[in-house]
Amino acid sequence: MRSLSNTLNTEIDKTVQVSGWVNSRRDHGGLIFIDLRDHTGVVQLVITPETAEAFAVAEGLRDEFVVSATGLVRERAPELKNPNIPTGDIEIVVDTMQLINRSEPLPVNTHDEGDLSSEELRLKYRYLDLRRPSMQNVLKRRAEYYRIMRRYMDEHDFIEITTPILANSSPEGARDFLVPSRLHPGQFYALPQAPQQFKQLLMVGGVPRYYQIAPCFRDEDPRADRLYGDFYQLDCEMSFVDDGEVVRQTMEPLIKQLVTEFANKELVSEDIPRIPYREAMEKYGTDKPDLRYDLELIDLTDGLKDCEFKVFQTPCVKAIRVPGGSKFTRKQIDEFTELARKNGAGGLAYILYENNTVRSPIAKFLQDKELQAIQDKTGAKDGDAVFFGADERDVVNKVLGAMRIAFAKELGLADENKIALCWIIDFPFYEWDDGVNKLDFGHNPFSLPKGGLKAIRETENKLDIVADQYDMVMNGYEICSGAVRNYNPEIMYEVFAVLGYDKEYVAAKFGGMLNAFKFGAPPHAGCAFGIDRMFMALESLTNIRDIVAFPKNGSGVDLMMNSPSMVDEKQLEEASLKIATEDPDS
RNA sequence: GGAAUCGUAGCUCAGUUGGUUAGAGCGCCGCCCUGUCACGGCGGAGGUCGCGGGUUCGAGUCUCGUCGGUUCCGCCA
Repeated sequence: MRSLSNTLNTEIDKTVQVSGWVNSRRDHGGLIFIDLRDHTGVVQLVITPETAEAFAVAEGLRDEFVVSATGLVRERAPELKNPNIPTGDIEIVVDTMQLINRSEPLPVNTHDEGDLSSEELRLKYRYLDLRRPSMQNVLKRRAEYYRIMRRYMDEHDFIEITTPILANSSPEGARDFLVPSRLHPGQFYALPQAPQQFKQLLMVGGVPRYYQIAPCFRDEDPRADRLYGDFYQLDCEMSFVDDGEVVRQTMEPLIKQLVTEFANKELVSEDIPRIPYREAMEKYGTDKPDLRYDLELIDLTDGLKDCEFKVFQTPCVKAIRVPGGSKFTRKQIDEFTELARKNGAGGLAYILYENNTVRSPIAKFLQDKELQAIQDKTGAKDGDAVFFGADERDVVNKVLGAMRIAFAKELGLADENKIALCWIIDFPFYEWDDGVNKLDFGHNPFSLPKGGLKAIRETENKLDIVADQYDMVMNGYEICSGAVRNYNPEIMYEVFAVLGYDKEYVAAKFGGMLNAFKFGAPPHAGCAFGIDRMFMALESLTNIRDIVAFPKNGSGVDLMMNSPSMVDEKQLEEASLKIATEDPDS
């Protein structure tokens, strides 16, 4: 079937057949206009009473009816041209028209114009929501995005290999989706959270470079930038690589190409900075900084160490200078304060520099030399504002990290047409888990600690051990995570031993992989890009469900298909499962 | 699991300090209209104000609970 795109403009005075959906109907009594829509666009059909049969059909049409029509493509008179649509110079004078299918009145808005229906309804009737031109565009753009990635990976000698969907439960990380085994009652497969172990085994299997647009499954609560259930990664791995820099430099050109050519956006910096994790936390309060703007965290701890103001008598005092911030209203500052509290601060001290005076609820508690130190260190000028965080160091970083984003949003500093990339490197191998009050893996147990066995054994404070592990950040979104992998069983046992796990535990959990490492495993490194999230960032969207054809909602429910759902007793029996009946007393 | 916020017509929303018969735009139904393009005009139908309890002479409005949506925290190797 021919499309309704502007190629029709070249077929003036020809008879064409077109099909599509009724986008709108304008009935003038003796003359009817139909805007016919397909995936490529809209064209105006004109129906007059002279073609009586077609006219009768057109009179009965309503929004979203499916019709087919034949007619002459006619150039519109100059005053009748519509410059707002690509086919606005022409129209089709209908000769015959068939109603192919009717539509009930719609439960959702299928037009980009006007207010969108609630997301709940959009997801329940996703097949209608997908008819919107912007959603059609997303689907097409995504296919193009995939093509660019595949072409790049192919050209760089990566081999596309699919790995199993029915895999094994992994003890670390996110919650698994379990699949009962019929042939092995009481046993379960798990859907892979990532093809991590498989791709490492491919390296042992002699594959030099692997990639896959890999489905990943995690049973964790979703967010605006995190899908529930399944999502996709551009997953890759390279053998005989023992330096993360090689992986980073291999993948960077692809991401730059996606930014400049695919998304048609400006890179803030051609050189992609490498920022050690510690530095990122100190300067930006987060390991995924949005570098489209500065607003760095400035450490004032030393300058205020003798300060008698009680609020500043904390292990750490830092500040953010907000250029032009003195014009913040009382209400805005109250909202910032509320946000600071939500992130764990007691309050939000500030100084406004206005007309060469200092306006601040805390100025009276500070000595002149302290005010001077603040101004010197922050570089605050007239018209600026300085906001403070004072607490334990990690609390200050977290609070001011959140404030930094809020200030940028308020001032419109995050330019939609720009993309800022960076690599965060040198993640701590271990971190302290406050929840259970013990040491745990910072990211994952598969990366190689820098310094190897010696570092693991001899570093006094295990928190000082770093891994050759790296994340790529795009406009404040973590879009990639990778590492140089541990391919040495001895080191693997040792990194678990630090956490108190014995060899038997490690062997039971990672037996398949550890076994493989005994047989000449090459060094290898790789990474995985969260391509849903990256696509969202490239397209300047903020809801990740908007870029997926059939996403689940915030409760993990597919409103359209009604999953999850109950299954037959027979299916449960075959899977050797029993549903626990609720205790009526509880 | 926690917090914030929302839930009124098919859709998007308004609804004042609690007060007569709960409104608008779009959509739907009927009539009129030969140059509109989100056509226009006239008329009409359509509501258990998410659900349940409470306060009150009186609740869409206040209150408690509950269910559902969204966002954030926890969580996401």
